Amino acid sequence: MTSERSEAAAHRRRDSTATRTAILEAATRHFACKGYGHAGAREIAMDAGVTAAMINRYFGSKEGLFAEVIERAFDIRELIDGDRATLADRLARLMVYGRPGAPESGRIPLLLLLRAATEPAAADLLRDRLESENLPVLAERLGGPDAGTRAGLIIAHLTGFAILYQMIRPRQLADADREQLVARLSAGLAVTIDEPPDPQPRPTPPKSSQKNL
Amino acid sequence: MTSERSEAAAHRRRDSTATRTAILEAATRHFACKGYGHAGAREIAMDAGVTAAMINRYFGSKEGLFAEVIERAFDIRELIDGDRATLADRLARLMVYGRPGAPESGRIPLLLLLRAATEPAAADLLRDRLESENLPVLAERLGGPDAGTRAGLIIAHLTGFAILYQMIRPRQLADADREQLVARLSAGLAVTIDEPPDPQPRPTPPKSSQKNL
DNA sequence: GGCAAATGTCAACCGCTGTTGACTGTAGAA
DNA sequence: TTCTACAGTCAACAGCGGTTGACATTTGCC
Repeated sequence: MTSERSEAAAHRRRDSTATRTAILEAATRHFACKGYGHAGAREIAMDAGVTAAMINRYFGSKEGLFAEVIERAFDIRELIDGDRATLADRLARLMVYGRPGAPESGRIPLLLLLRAATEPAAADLLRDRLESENLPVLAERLGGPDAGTRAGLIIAHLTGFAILYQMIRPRQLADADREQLVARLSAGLAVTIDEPPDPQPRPTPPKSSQKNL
Repeated sequence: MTSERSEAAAHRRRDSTATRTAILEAATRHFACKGYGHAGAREIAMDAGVTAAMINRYFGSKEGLFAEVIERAFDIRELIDGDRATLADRLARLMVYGRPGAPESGRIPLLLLLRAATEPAAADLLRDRLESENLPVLAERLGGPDAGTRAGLIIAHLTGFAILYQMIRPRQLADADREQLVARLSAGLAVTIDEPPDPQPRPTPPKSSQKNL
């Protein structure tokens, strides 16, 4: 978010792919921080060390750029891999503390999810991505009954937490003990990760036999 | 979202307060559905049966209008009142089925929460509202340790669900059995509503004694 | 070296949208 | 009836922001 032509771009020889990814990365930052509407094409371009016209050259339009940013940003595989028993804790910890290595970028995907939700055009794109990529992957990792539905509920839970904790930041959450947050969030997630709600009297007969992975 | 001057407004005699609330209600719908950026002043005004200039007359600016919409839309008291034992189930049911009486408006507040999160100016307003109104009310209803934090986590959980289930709507959630959704969501909420996560080995010594109601 | 495609800049355009000020018509009091 | 304050319209303004096409510069191939 330097708002001035990045030094890296200054002495970069003409290289279309490098420029493309530079724009892509700048756009990711701007979209995540400011949202689609408030991120100007000129700003993004300048941050990438290029003119705004390049956005249209490489991505057709600002909307096309946004689409590629969304497309590129979602890969939750690395988060999911690992010991399944500690999955809830790892996810919770990631949301509260952010990704260990990359300082801030670990939080970006879910913020983009939020931004995309606001943008009708991107919402469609995002739905496809979730339906055919992220949720199935997570669902497979979860296993058990109704894995797809449970995957959706988990992503929903994480998204909601990200919004309140990272964007709105009311005192009640911002000032809370972080380990306590991890514990509580993790506990909430665990219920959905480990299958529970079946043996429970429901108003409607439970035999709907929907699997929808 | 009629996009043509509402009939109600057509034969409405000159009445400033009626017009004011008409604008307010139209704006609530538009902001919730399309977001702040994509909701045009002319659209909103036409939906209210008035000219765009009226928005500036009554609310100063579009942003002022948005502020009042946010201010007005948040009153969760009625949701919270009632048997505490069934609170989780009632909340979950509300999110899945919408508010019984009003067909669609029951879902609007949380969508507005999302919209407001995207708008930096509104985010401040929203934080204040949450901090000093909604979260304390819910916290008092919850009782027990860390009530404020738990209230925040619950609102976060509900918000996330609203976004995925009402806006993104991936198959895995949209096609799921609704009673199953209620059951699972309710189960996830219940963990936070009924205090659990304290007797649990934590990496950090648990005695932080933060109450933050 | 020279030519052509690729890479990038620049300035202008244009549509959209919030806003404003002058104007019109209606309602109610004198 | 007439006058005034108020409710509302209308047209024009202004500026932001995405987009475009004409122009400059570099790169790489013959």
